[in-house]
Amino acid sequence: MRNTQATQKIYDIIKDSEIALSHSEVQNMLPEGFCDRATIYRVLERLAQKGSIHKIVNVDGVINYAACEYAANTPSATHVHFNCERCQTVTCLEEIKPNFTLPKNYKIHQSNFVLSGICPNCSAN
Amino acid sequence: MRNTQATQKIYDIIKDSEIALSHSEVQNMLPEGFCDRATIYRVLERLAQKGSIHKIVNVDGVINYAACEYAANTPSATHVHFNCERCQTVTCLEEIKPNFTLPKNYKIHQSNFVLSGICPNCSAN
DNA sequence: ACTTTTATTGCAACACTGTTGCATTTGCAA
DNA sequence: TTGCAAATGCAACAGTGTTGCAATAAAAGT
Repeated sequence: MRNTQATQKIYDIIKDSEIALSHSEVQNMLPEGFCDRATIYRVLERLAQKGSIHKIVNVDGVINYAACEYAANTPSATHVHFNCERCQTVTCLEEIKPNFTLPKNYKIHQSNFVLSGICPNCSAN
Repeated sequence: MRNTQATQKIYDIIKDSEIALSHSEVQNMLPEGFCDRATIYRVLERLAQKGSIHKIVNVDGVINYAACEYAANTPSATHVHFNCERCQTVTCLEEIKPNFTLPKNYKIHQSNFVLSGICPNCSAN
């Protein structure tokens, strides 16, 4: 993978973000006209493919990207994300590792575990 | 909620299906020109609201609907769905109830737990 | 330092998904 | 049977994600 302006900047934005970001959120955080919409889609796809970032699908079906320390979507490192109904942010609950028995005959490649409700920040305000 | 043709038919399709269905799958299973696209969206939303069916978001962000015996997305009855990469079907793994400690200060209203990979059917063929 | 190769990008066009306003129809209760 | 509100059809729309192709730029070779 080549080290282009777009790749660097987009990766930095996701890495430096406390919360998971959707395509459109990334777009809004980039300087106006920095790069094309299609490029952002392609870069996000490439970074996820490579494993630098990973996908989280929230309860509305919106795809978010985050750079958690542990990959969230490999069977061995499954952890949960939280999607706030009020502020819409997606946060990583790295400390919660759900236990479940793997189903027989199913081959697991990915997981996406999401809880939604109200986050501590929104509860307080 | 009124008992209309569209509501009945769409509910029957979902109830009688072994797998969870997306909006477009429901549309394809209805007779040509049976009702408008918008109506299907509205009916699905209404049935989910009422609790007759529930939403499952697969790993690609596609929203599916199913009529599981136990609601899958209330915190108390969380269970897992499986999304096959090959045949794209979404099946309900009612027997798997993951254990996890609820996070402090977060108020949970919904959950969406999805595993993906290859289903037994596709593994065999 | 210059050339070559090929991954990446921009642009434009496109398909698909989901939503909304409004006039019309229909279920259901009075 | 009548009247009201819910539900529908239609059309227009916004947003999302994809694709083909020519232009550009990163990185390796000379």
